[in-house]
Amino acid sequence: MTTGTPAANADGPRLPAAPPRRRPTMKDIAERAGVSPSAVSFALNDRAGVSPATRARIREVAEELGWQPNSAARALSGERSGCVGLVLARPAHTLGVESFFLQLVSGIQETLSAHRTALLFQVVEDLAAECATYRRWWAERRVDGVLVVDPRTQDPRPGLLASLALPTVVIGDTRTGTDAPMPAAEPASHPSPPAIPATPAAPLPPPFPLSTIWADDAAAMRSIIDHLYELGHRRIVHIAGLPGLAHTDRRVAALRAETARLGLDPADVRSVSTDYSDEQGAEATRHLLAAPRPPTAIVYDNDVMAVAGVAVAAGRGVPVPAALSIVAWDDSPLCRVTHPRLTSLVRDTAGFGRLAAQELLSLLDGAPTRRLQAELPHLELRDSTTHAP
Amino acid sequence: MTTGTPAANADGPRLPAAPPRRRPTMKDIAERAGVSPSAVSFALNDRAGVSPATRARIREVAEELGWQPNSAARALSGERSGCVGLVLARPAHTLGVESFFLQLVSGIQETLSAHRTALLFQVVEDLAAECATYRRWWAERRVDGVLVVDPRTQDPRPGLLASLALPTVVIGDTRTGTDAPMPAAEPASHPSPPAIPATPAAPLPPPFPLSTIWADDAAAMRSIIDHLYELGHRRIVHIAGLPGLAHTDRRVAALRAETARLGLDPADVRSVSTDYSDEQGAEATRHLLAAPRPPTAIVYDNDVMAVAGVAVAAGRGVPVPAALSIVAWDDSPLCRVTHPRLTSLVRDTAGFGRLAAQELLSLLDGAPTRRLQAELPHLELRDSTTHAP
DNA sequence: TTGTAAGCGTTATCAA
DNA sequence: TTGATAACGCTTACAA
Repeated sequence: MTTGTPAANADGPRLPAAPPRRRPTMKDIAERAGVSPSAVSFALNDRAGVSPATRARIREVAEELGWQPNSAARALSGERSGCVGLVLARPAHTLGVESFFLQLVSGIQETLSAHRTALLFQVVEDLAAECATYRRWWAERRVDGVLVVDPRTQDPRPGLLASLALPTVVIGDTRTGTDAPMPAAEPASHPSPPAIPATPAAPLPPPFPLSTIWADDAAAMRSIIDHLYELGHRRIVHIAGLPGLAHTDRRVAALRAETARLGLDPADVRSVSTDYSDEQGAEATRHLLAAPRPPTAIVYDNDVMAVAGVAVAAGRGVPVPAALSIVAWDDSPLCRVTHPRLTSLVRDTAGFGRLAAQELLSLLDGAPTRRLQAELPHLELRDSTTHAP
Repeated sequence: MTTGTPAANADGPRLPAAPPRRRPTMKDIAERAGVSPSAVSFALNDRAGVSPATRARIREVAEELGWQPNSAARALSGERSGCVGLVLARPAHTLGVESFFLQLVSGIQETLSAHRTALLFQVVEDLAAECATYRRWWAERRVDGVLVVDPRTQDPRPGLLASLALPTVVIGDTRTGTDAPMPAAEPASHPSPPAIPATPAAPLPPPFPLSTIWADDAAAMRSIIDHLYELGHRRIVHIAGLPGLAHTDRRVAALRAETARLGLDPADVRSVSTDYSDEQGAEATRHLLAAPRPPTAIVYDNDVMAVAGVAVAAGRGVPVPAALSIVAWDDSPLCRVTHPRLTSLVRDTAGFGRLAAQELLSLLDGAPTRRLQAELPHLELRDSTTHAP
C-alpha cells in the first residue's frame, strides 16, 4: 500500500468521483454498444457466437460502465450462485482461542476470492443445526457447494449432502485409518462429551460430488511417539479431543498401534478424551499427575490444552520438561509465549484451506471427485520435551 | 440432541426418505392449492389480500411441499438478498490466537440466523482490498448491508459505504473521544505498523444509513488505571495495539487524561504501539524492563501480548505480580491458564455482536440510524496485579 | 378477495 | 454472426 498524497482516496485512484447510483446492466451495455443483450452475454462470458470486433467493443463499454454481473440474476438463470458455504458446529463457549479456524478460513478465502467466489459462513451449536443449515442453503439455492469440517467417524453429513447433490469437500477424513475395531478413548473424569448419534452412513449411489482432503494423522502421531521413545519415554498419555471426531479416533488408534510396535506396556499408554477446553485439559492433567504411575510425557490434541497442562504441572511443582515432557498438536503463538516454549506439531493450516477450496472449485467445474492428501506436518522441537526422568 | 435409535437419521425424523430432486416453487404451490401465484406470494409473506382460509390452505401446502424461498429470485425482484457482509482486513499472520473475532461472529450469527439472514464473510490482507470487496458486493448486489469492524480514526469506509448507500453498522467507533489533538503513541522498537493512508473523510450528505455501536474505551481505561493507582502504581505503561485504529487512539488518550487527573508524572506514563503480535508484545516488554526506570505495571491491549509479557518477565527473573503488575485488555481462556492468572478486562463480545446484528437488521427495516453504547466491560481481578513494589 | 401480467438481469434457444 | 424471445422464481401493480 502506498501512502500517496493526503487527499488521495484510499482504495485506488480509479474510483469515479461520484459512484453511479444505478448499477449498470447488460442492457445498458447493449444499448450503448448498439448490439443485442445476448451478444453482450456471449461477449462477456467468452462464448462463441460474436465477432472479435464486437466482442472487443462490448468489453470496452462494459469496462467503461463498470459493469459487474448481478449475482442474483446469474443464480436465477441456473448458473452458479458464486457462493460456497462453510458451517462451524461448535457450542459457543468452545469457540475461542484456537487459531486453527481463522487460519483455515484465511487459506480458503485466498483461493476463493481469486476465483470471485464468496464464502457463506455460519456458526451453529450442533450437528443437527448444521444439517438444517445445509438443507436451507440447498432449498434457497444459496450455495454451489460446501466445505465440511470436523468430520466424524459416524457422519450423517456426507449422506445428506450427497442426497442434496451439493458438491462437497470434506476437510479431514471420515475414515479411521484402521480396519480393526476402534479402541475407545477413556472418558475424562468430567465426562461431558456431547452424545453423537450413531448413524450408519446411508448407502449412496456411487457417483456423488464429494472429495476428501486427507491428513495423515497416523504418521503425525508416529513422529511424535518416535521422538518421545527416543528420549526414553515409556509412559505416554494422549489428551485427546472430542471422541467421535474422525481425526481424534485416528490419533487414538495410531497411538495404540505405534506404541505396540515399540513394545510399550499397554497399561502405560492411553488416550483420554476431552472437549478441547482448557478446563478439561487442566483437569485431565491434574488427574494424571496425581496417579500412582504418572506419565513422563503427555501429548495434547491442541495448543490450549497443552498450555493449560504446563500451568497445572507448574502449579504442582512438576518441572517441565525435566519431570514431564509435553507436546502440543498444532502450533500457534501460544506455544511460543509459554515457559518453556512448547514442542509442537506444525501444520500448514492455511495451505490446507487453499487446497480444499481449490478442490471444491474443481468439483464445481465438473472434475471427478478424489481423495487428496494434505502436506505432512512436522514436529517443531522446542523446550518442552527432553529425556525421560 | 437425543440419542435415538441407531438407525434414526441424525438431523431429525421429519426428513423424507428421498429428498425431492426439484425444489418446489410458488407455482407448484399455486397449482396444488388451486390459486394464483400472487395469492401464494401474499399468503407466504404475510401481506393483506388473501382470505384467512386460503392463506391457511396455502401455508399448509407450502409446508407439505417443503417450500423455501429461492433467494436469488427474491434478490432479483428487488427484495433483499438475505445476506449481510463482514470483511476482516488483517494480514494472514496476524490472524490467530485472538478469541475476539470468533466470539463476535458467533454473537452476530445468533441474531442473524434467527432472522434467516446469512453472513458473507471475507478475510483480506488490507484496507484497500476491503474497500474493493464492498464495491464488488455492491455491484453484484450480494449483500443488503455490512458490518464494519476495526474502525480507524481516519477511515475511508464509512464514506465509501455511504456513497454506495449500503446500510452499515460500524462495530466500534471512529471517533477518538476527545477533541484535543491526539497524543501519538511512540512506535515500538520494531516499527512495523502498516502505513495507514491519511484520508480525510469525505463530507457526506447527512442522511446515510450508518449506525455505530460504541464501546466506552475511556471508561474502561479509567477503571484499569484507577485499580492500579489504588494499588500504589505510579509508573504505568500501556502496550497498545495498532495505531490508527480508533479504539487504540481512544485508549491512548484516556490513559493520558486519567493519569494526568491523578497527578502522575507524564514521564512515567506512556503508550507504546505494536501490531498486536506476541513478538512485538514481548519485544516491547523486554525494552521496558531493561530501561532505567521500569514501569511497575503494564496494561496490554490484548491477551496474547499480555501472556507474552508474563513470559518475558519470568525469563528475566522479574516476578509477577510482586515486581510487576500486569493487566490484559480482553479476557480469554489464555488469561486463566497462565501462571499467574491474569487480571483482565472482560467484555461480552458475543453480546456486542448480537447488538450489532440487531441494529443492522433494524436499519434494513428502515429504522433511523443511531449510536448505541455497548455494555460496559468490567475488570476481572485475578493474580497478576498487586501492590506496587 | 382474487387472478393476470409485467419486470428484475441473466442465460439459452431459436430464427434470421 | 446476430437479434428477438423465452425461461428462471419471485414481487407487485393493476384488473377482474
